[in-house]
Amino acid sequence: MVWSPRQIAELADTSRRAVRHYTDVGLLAEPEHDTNGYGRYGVHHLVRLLRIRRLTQLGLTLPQIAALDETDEHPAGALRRLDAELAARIEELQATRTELAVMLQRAAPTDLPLDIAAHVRDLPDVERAFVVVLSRVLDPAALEAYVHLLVPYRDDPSVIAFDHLGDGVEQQTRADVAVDLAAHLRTLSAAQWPRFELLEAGAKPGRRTIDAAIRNLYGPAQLDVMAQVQRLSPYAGAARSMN
Amino acid sequence: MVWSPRQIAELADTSRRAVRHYTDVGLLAEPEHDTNGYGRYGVHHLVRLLRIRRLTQLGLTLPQIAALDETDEHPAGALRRLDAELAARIEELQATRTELAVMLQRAAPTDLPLDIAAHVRDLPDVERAFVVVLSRVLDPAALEAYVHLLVPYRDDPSVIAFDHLGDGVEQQTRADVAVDLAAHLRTLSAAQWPRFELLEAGAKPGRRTIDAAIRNLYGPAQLDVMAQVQRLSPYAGAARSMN
DNA sequence: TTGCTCCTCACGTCACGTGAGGTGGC
DNA sequence: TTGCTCCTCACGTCACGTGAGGTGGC
Repeated sequence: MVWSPRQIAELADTSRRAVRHYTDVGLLAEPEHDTNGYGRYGVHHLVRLLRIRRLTQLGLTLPQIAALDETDEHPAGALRRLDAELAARIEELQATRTELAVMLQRAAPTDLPLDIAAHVRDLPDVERAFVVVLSRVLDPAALEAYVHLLVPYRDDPSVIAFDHLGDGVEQQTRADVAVDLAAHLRTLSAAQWPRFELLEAGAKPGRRTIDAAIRNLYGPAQLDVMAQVQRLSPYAGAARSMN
Repeated sequence: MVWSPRQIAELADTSRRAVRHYTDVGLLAEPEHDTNGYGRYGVHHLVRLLRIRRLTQLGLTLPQIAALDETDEHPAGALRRLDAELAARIEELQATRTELAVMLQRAAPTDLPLDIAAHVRDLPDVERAFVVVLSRVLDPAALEAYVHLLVPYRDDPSVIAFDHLGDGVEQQTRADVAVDLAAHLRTLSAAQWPRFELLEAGAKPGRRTIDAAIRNLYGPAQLDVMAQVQRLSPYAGAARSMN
């Protein structure tokens, strides 16, 4: 008598499998069985099933629902905790939406924090990758200093020359590029000293990571030139972060 | 050279297992391997890993991220769809919170829609269960009519007598209760005729479900009395929904 | 006989978590 | 030798979805 599996599932707006699952895990009592083995559910099953559905839709897990039954009473504490979780979750989603909106608006890349993304739109791939690494090891202040130095830094022929250094390039060419680059860095660091200091300080904890990235990103000739720049320039550390 | 599994995982604020998983499903390139078989990750792995993490945190599934890579370009369309989903999700959560707030305030039961819950606080278990069933088969208007009829209906000694009918009770007693109940229903239906009609109409589609619930909830003596009431009363249908 | 509903396994999903058992370099 | 990190299976999680193969009543 009363309801078949399909019927009770439909009455509760759910699936037969879900009903089965609830009985499997012990949340819902086994139905009575007809002689043919068919399950037959009564009103108390439906009431119980609706309660389970209601609580799962509120976001409780099945074990949580089971726990509620044992402490029984009105589950005010659990609901309050749930509400706090929901509030936090909503905050997260809101933040995500804000981020999405900015990304859509600026057509920003998806591998960098938003505030930096705008500054690196036109960098070569290698440099962009380097900024990505820096974004993981620099503190926000140092990172900001870096991205602000980036534009004036790259606005010099020596940097373009450096970018295009192939490994077959001659010693003399390398030395020339190193000299030019060192001079450029000297000028830049004089003009922007506070930022260089910020960057220098911020790069310290991630030194090893930064150096590893540099060795991975640049070719032998470029690494050679960077070493020469270090010998030429009093701003060696900053220069190593710069490239 | 460059980074071990642990190091790259930490640089991306994630776990070694997650990194492994991404390579397993083909999202992240296999790392190079040292002679000892240890994986070694480079900057391009890190850049890729950070992109994956960013997109998963935005709520994309891994297959979705893989699909993005194939169409490549800036994933504006996907992000817009994502935003719409997030908006919908936030709405749901907000609605849930509102519901939670009301539940907490009223200490409402968790197996009934909110607007009905208040009306059935003091019902006996059997009657409450019956209301739960009705809440699944009546349209909102009929359900409201029902809950409004409930208070005046239950405000009569004949109903209390009906509630306590045991199966051993004598024929004469049954007949007496039936007569009283029928009289009560006549009075009530005269006073509240529009609501009776609404209820009658709304109960039609769920008739079989309602009858099944009644057969399941009430004892033989009670069912017997209900049958007698039906014969006595011109409002038989309404009476069947009433109990 | 065909169609429909029911049954009970049991594997699949999703994004990893979590040991289990073993290896390599200090 | 002890400790630490790494490796590769491979099962576990969560709430069911989805066939697979078979049965019972019209």
